[in-house]
Amino acid sequence: MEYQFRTIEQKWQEQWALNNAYKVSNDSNKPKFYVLDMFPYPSGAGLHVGHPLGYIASDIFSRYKRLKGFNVLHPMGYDAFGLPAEQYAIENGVHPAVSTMQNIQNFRSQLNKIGFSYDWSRELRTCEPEYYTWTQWIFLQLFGSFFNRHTQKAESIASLISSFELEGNTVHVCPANDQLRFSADLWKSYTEKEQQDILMQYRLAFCGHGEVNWCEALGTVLANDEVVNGVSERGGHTVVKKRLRQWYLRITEYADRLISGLDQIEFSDAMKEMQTNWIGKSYGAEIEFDITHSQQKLTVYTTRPDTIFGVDFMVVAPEHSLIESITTPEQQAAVEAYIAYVKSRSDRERQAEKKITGCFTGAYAINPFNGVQIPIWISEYVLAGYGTGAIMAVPCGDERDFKFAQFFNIPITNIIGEAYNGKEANATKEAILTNSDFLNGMVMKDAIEVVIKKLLEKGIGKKKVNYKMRDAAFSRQRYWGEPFPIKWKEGIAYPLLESELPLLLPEVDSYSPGPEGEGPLANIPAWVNQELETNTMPGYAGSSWYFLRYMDPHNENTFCDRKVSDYWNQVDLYIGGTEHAVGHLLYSRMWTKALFDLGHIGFDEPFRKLLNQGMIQGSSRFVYRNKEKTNQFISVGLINQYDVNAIHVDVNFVDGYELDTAAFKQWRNGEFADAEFVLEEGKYICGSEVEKMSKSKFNTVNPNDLVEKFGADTFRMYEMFLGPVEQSKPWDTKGIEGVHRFLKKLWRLFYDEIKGKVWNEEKANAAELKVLHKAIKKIEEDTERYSFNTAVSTFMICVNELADLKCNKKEILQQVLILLTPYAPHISEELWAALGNEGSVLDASFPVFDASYITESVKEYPVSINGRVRTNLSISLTATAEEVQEMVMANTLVQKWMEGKPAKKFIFVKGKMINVVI
RNA sequence: GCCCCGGUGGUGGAAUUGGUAGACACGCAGGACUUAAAAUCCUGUUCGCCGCAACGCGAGUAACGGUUCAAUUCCGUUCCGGGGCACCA
Repeated sequence: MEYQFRTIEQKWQEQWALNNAYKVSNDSNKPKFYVLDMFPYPSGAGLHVGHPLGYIASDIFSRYKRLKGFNVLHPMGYDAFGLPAEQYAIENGVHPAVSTMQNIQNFRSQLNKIGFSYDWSRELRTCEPEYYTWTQWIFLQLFGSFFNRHTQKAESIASLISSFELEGNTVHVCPANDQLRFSADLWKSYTEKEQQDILMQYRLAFCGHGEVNWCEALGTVLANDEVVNGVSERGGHTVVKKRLRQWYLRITEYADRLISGLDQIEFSDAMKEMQTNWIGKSYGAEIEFDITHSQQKLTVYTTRPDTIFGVDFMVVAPEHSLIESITTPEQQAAVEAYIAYVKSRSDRERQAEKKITGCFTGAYAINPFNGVQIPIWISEYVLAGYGTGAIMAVPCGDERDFKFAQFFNIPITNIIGEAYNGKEANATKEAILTNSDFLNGMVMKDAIEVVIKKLLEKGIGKKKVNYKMRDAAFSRQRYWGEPFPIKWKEGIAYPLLESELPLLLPEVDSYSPGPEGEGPLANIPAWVNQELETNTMPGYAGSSWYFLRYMDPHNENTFCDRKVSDYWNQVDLYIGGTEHAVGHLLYSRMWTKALFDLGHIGFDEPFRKLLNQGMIQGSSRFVYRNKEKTNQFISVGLINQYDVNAIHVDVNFVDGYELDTAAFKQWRNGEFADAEFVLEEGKYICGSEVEKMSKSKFNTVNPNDLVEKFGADTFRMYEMFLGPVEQSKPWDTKGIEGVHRFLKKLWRLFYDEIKGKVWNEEKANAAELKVLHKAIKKIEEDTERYSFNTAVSTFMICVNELADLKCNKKEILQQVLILLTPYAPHISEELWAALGNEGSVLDASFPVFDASYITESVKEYPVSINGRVRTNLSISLTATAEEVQEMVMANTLVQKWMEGKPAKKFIFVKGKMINVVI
């Protein structure tokens, strides 16, 4: 009987589905464990071999935890709203819902072939009303709350209103405008509109006007993390700054908690750092400068108040409000020309060529400590959106300021003595200050506090914390997303009632944008007549809370029952790529914190442990077409002798580097049917390059093909065998045979092709038990530390050893099958049943390691002299340290190596080696 | 430019806390079985030296230096590759 993986795998997949083998109950005495994959966006291209890498890892871990006695939640769903489906709709006229559902079908069938243990009864799709009704509901929670900076928690807007009625906004400073002040009486005197406008400046989800990243090609705004190098992440279209009415999430209020929360969770250092950098917290001071011939003040933000005597000029952003009033008549024309120039430049241009540009305003600020007049410049290197949009420039201590000063011939004051060499700035904090009045002789980092104290005394400055992170743009001018449950009446946003949810996405005739930067919903009279918000939510809305819905997916009364979320609690293991570091992973952390603050869930970090799988790249193959004779193709070793074009060729008919010329001739309906080949050593060898896996590069490998050829179990184990999950690597199908051979070898321990059944019920001997327990220990350790690649190796060693021992004993094999179940579930289930076991191996218990099987009475120890291994000695394991020492010293070989010198030290190294130091 | 991670045979990779580097697999070479092929099995495979062989010797984890009885592992400098951020004052 041979290993017929196709029959076996189909049989068990049907069986599992029939028995609901993966259905998980919310009611169990077992400890819980929640394993989650980042759910996929169902793209039309389907899955390639890179996608399942993380899914396989999470599936192995789920199955392992189940064997270990946990009640494991392991769901799957689809992040189904988003731009690509809508782009496809615009181009092909297919409703996004239709193409999305088709894609989901395709994903589902591909996933099922790999034998995942998902509880499909919990499957969710973010585009379905049963789901997005709760996305809308959570949005209303955010809309109905503000962040209380005193308690550092989200609280209801109602409590804010009571506070306003009692004491105005003295207690709760407006996060959007810290100059805003009003008393209780004033508050009460405001009109409804005025009150609502103020409340809007406090809400966690709010609507406001702001500079947004506008992408004309996509007809929508994008969040900061969706813009890469000045172009859109999806499609690479130009992005410009535009002032529009937009919805935002006030994520900046959570900045501190998003940073401190990182201490409680297991994210990789790289991931924590990315998030920390993105939030970009910095400590410094705001300083107010008087301006000559003006009543106005210039306020700057700096992290280095200690350099106050090194300020040689000031720079304000071109958008700064002060410019108009302080510019002197002589400079008027130059300033206007400069601002026009800056406006003409796109973000893209700014980033591509960082030219030094600027313009003097003619005005001077006055250094409050020594009265020195400091010229005020305008330059695009100062950003309007950060700090106060103005800086004090210290050229001897800041590289950008230094270059600017050099370019415009501004004299440079040295306040750090020899630490400044005149050729480049030195940003040190350790230098001793000179030319700095009352700070002279002080170490810079100590001077920071001293200056801040003086500023406070003079009432012209204060400590200030700044963040790079901005509030997240939360609206899209698109169709295929969640409608906002908001109605506008006379400029006031009113939330829909809970009973009015879901606000269903209406049908549209056209997906093209509405008037004045509004979305397609603005083209629907019935929608506009109801005064409903015409924007929709962005792709990350649905994905910010989906892990909660899996816990209680069919609840019609609430997004997730509190008892249920208390049981499942955090996601214990979350697996996905690093590309969501500053998007999804920050947004979902914020939503979780807000829901926690408002008492809807009992934990404030969603993911306890995050494992980032690496990207599987494509290994592209090229053929080289002779430019002169276009049906002639040159093998890669000979291309120097010809003038050639490289052409991507489908990797699926290249064996390693050797082209299957017959398959190539039939490729693309015989486009190359008349190809001639110039061979080397009788073969056509292709060129190669590692690139991103993509259909256009013909380097994608479809998991279905491999499953068909080798089986799901082989495919699963091979993906793991490739290397550590976290690591990115190019795909290479070459080694898959080795894993397949392993499974066939395992099979032969049970069945012989001729003799049939060979397994027996004999009692296992010590050697066999040792092999087994070695494997139990190693597999458990490897799986626990997510080292799935070494675990696969361990299986191979184990089976090789059992084959060498000719061990066909049920007592041993049965345990091996349990170990193997998470990795290769189908073959394990088949052989488990073949051994005559009742029930499924899925519900077996993970074997318990017993150390007594692997220790022996005598062990070979390498003995080294000064770390150099000289000989091996057999030593009884029961011998004491002194006895071992005596035995070693009594050995004639050892005595010879010692050359009569006395032993200084005697070191036992991890029970592996004995070292004598002389 | 700044920050982080990495560099080990022909290839993917292993070595968990500093303790016999190269597990396991691919590939390659040779052999067995076979009319042949497939499948399977066996042997060899870091480099160099000596040698019929065995035993053995030397070097070796990007490069150089350091700490240690002992370094792929710790420290320093340089080179290369990957990722993130990028006028954030």
